[in-house]
Amino acid sequence: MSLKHAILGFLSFKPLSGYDLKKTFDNSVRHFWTANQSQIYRTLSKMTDEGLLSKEIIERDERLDMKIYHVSEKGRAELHQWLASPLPRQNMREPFLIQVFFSGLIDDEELLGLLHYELRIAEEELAAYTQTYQASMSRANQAEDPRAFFLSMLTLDYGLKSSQAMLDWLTIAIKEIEAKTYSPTQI
Amino acid sequence: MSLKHAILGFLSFKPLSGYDLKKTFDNSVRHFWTANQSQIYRTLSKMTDEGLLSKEIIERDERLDMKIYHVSEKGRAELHQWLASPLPRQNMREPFLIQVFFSGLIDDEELLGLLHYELRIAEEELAAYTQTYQASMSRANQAEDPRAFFLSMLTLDYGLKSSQAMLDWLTIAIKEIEAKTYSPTQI
DNA sequence: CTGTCCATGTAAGGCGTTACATGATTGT
DNA sequence: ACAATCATGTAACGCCTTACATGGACAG
Repeated sequence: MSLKHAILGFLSFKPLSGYDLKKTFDNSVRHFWTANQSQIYRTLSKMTDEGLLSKEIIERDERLDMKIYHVSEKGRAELHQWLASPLPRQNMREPFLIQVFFSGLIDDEELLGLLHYELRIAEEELAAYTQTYQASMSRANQAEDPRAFFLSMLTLDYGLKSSQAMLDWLTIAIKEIEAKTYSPTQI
Repeated sequence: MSLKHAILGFLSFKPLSGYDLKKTFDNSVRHFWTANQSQIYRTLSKMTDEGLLSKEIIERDERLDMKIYHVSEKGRAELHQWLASPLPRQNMREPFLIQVFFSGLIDDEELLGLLHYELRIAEEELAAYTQTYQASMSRANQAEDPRAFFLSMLTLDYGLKSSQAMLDWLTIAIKEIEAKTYSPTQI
């Protein structure tokens, strides 16, 4: 149900076509949500049927009509309600941990290969977050709504912190396995 | 595809029925993977069709047959291959961050309500991980395979570290919003 | 003239959830 | 007597992905 509400969020800033919405997702929330094109078009249709959106059709002779979606009153109410309600706990799914859990069946060399690979990914991710964060910060004074700006920075900060946690975890795991001590961290 | 491989992992330790497999999931990897019953039964059938598993049927007069699944050679090969291969990057989806991102549309009071709620969840989660971790540690000397034990502790440690990262993030977010300074952390 | 962008959609299949259905056994 | 556990499954629905399909505009 979150895609629906993310769409309501973006459209409440500004009415958009499905195509523009897809670009908006990719440009602003890719770090915590992706939506693919066919999913967006289908969801827009469904939301229009549900009365959450209204469709403005722009005819362009010789080309397909363009459809601009606007949030209805019902849509705004729905969004506000959703934004202020706690979400149900979702089951977490970490395929990578399944690999680790069953790595008793592979040898150290293979396992270290995997962990080093993940480490590189985590480092790249962290670097990307850091860069985006700093680039955004440098434009902080141009923000028209400091509170909204702060909130968008918070979502980046979450990304930073979780990449960093992953990185720390991998570093310790690799060290222990390389040392072949296999002694879990004391807490 | 990970469910399939988790099933291969468990069955390679010991042949089990669908029912026992479900309990095994719930008892050992619930913190990073859940599988529901109907999904398990469907997947077992499919895997048997694919030749990854073989089915041993135990007839029990008056009651439904019980089916014990065994990993085939093909299944073992598949599992080993999967365990040593890096997984494709998956799109992360954090519905909670959508709420934060669009919280420009709700007021501080509502937002703080949400964040405090999440904080409580994170604290509970952290406490649960800590407890499980310590309980497992106290049984460390009884582990027959120290390396496999270490790997299972690693998955718990991952949970600990990510709950802790969430908790840290929430704490800072709440503090900033309560102070109404809205100034993102400098990095 | 070739490729990329704009802009729309459909189809098929996998994965996951919830709910429904059955019936014996074991524990309180 | 009643509830929980053992043990199997089916049905229906929702979400997401991949691939397919169409066709004008515009830039190099």
